[in-house]
Amino acid sequence: MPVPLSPRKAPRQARALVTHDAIVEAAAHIIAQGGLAAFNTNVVAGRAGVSIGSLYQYFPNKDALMVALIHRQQARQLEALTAAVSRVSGENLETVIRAVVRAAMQHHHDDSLLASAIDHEEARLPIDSILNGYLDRGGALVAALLARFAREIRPLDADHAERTLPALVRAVTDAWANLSPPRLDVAEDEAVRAVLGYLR
Amino acid sequence: MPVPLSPRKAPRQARALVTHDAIVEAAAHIIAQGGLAAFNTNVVAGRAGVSIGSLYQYFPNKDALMVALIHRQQARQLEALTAAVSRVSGENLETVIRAVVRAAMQHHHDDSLLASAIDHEEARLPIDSILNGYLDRGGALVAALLARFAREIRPLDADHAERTLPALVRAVTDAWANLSPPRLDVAEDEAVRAVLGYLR
Amino acid sequence: MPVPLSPRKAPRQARALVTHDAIVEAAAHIIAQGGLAAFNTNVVAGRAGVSIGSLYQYFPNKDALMVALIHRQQARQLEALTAAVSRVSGENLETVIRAVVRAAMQHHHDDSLLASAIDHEEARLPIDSILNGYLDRGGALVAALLARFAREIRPLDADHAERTLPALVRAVTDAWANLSPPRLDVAEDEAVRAVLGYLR
Amino acid sequence: MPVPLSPRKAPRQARALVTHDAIVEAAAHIIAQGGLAAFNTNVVAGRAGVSIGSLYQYFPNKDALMVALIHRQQARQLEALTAAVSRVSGENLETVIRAVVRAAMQHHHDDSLLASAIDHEEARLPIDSILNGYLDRGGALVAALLARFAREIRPLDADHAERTLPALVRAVTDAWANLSPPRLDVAEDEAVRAVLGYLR
DNA sequence: CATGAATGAGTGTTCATTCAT
DNA sequence: AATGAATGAACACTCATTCAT
Repeated sequence: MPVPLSPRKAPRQARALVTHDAIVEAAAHIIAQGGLAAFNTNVVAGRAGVSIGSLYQYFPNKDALMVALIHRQQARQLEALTAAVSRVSGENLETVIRAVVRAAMQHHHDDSLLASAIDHEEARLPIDSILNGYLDRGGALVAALLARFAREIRPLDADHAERTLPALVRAVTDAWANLSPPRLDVAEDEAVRAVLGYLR
Repeated sequence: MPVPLSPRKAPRQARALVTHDAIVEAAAHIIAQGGLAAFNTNVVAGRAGVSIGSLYQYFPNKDALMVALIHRQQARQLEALTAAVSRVSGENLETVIRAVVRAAMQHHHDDSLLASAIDHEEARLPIDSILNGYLDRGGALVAALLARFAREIRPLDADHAERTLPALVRAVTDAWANLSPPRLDVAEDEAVRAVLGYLR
Repeated sequence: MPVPLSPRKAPRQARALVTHDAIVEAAAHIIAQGGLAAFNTNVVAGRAGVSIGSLYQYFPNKDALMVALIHRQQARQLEALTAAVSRVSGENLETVIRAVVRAAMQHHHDDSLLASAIDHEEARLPIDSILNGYLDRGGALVAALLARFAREIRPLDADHAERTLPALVRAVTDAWANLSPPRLDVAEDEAVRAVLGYLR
Repeated sequence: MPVPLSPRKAPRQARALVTHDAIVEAAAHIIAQGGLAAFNTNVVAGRAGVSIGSLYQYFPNKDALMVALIHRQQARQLEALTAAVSRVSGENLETVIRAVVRAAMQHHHDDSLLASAIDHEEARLPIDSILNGYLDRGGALVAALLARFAREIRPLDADHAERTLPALVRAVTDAWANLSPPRLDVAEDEAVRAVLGYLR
């Protein structure tokens, strides 16, 4: 019998939703501070201000909480991307790319431990369908952009670009944001250069 | 007193070196199969064919074993890169890039769990100086290539390129190798395109 | 960061207090039977009838349990001494001394292993302030007695007597109670003789 | 089958004797520093400058090493006592007592951890006959002294005094030597007072 | 529903002891 | 004899999960 990974209850009431989010938020904070090694349901419950029993009312097990956290991070990323794209709807290619890069960078701010933890758990957990959902929606955004600037870029396979481009942005961001001190300015410039280079 | 992360004994005799490597190899295998969640010193010792006591003769604690594994992966990567570069010394830019990309991809073969685990542990453990050592050596290789093809590429900051380029390759590889089935052919093409785009 | 030695939770509920005491009692029993070599948290938990997890809810580590045991023994000793003194408030010097000696002996009954174990752990653990607290309270009792019989004893430094007298009683008790069979009758006579000799 | 506690070989050759003593000496040092909790055969061998294998050539097990250490301490104490007594052969009672007290104190210098450890192990190990041997020899010394000063002391049971007096000295010494800083001067005065009080 | 005490399988680590060299 | 690498039973301690209140 496979271990259930979906939330135990669809949080319908407002209070339940608040508690649910508080727990996921606490998990994110704990992992951002100490990595997967510090990810402990009792500690998460404590930081969320709920009892360990309540945590298990919302999540049937630890992996399910991890999945909820993955959902949150993916949704946030997608949301930020969407917002960034709509914000620069009339601008030229480079401005748009820069806006998108900036949005993607926001969530890597000082959470490199959280980001790499989620990477690893995404690979470990059987959640391909979930991830593909987010990937498709992100891909659609990218495809729309590619179509819009079709004249300025060289011909390319949209399916490929949809997967390659976000990876590009993410990698460059990681490489430059994890220094001490982080070089977010360089990260942005380098990511923009990489994306434009790939496209043109 | 910080927890010691360096190996307990410099393995001098041949047998000791073999044992040391067998343990690190076993750790790599365990993590590649089950992720960090399956990384367990007793299991590693078992798979390495040594007693748990022997494992602790070579590594003062679990983190030290992880550090040794990080060393191994970094060294292998660097070695593969160096070999690839020297193998294509007379070729043109694209051929060289393709060779380098192929070398970098080799170690992501079917070890995406291992790769992401190491990413995460590199961020968690206090081993900046170790990582910078490998980064510098990889950077030197890149810098040499950049100098060789200076005429074909646009002017760029070598310090930036040294850090951005390996990240590019890695990210694109990750994105395409972690599918099921992996699309290593696409990964190679996309990575080459990204690198050439960045450079030209 | 020094290892914490204080109890993990102040036991508030009645049940918690019972559990706490059961664990300490079990520790005392285990050590009395087999000495420090037999003092093992898993065995203590088993004898206390609680799980090992519960033991660690009450005590952050093994040393903290030892400290609680030291507290218990010191408190018992002090309590017995106080009771003995108040019980013979109107009697003459020798009667009082004999009562005090008898009280002090009670806890060496057949626990010589426990007594010597606690001696050793008191010397090993950084708990001077705790021990001084009990010493001071015991000293106050002795000082009151000395004052009461000031006319019958030779002039002496009360500070010295407070520390020397309990040691005297304890040593003589040890010497005679650890025989097989124990000679508690001789122990009492000898201790009384030593104390009276010291005082007069 | 009871575990053997006697030395594996009677060390006949000079070199073997040196090694034997070095091991016992190392054990004493380790325990004096860290108590029984730090008493570890591998560490002892290291400090003694021999291999762990050699240690087990001289002692069949850890308890046997402990017994050898007990022998050493008892022998030293007896030796010191004998020397002290013969050194003051013509003096008066108080001078003799003071010399004996001083001799007894010497070995408690800053070894309270070692002393209490040995106490505890003497109670745990089945070595009554060994201990009685030392007790008898010490008792004989005391008996001789008592006989010599028979006129100055009140009538007492020599068997009792033989056991009580050393305990007295030891306890008072412990009580005053384990302070920080140790009050060896007070210890001496108090011990002399206690002994003279007991005798007169 | 919420709580948090309790559980106990599991895991990291130690250390007495052995034995091939 | 001497060595020290190797062993593995034993132990301190953790933490996901349950359930009586």
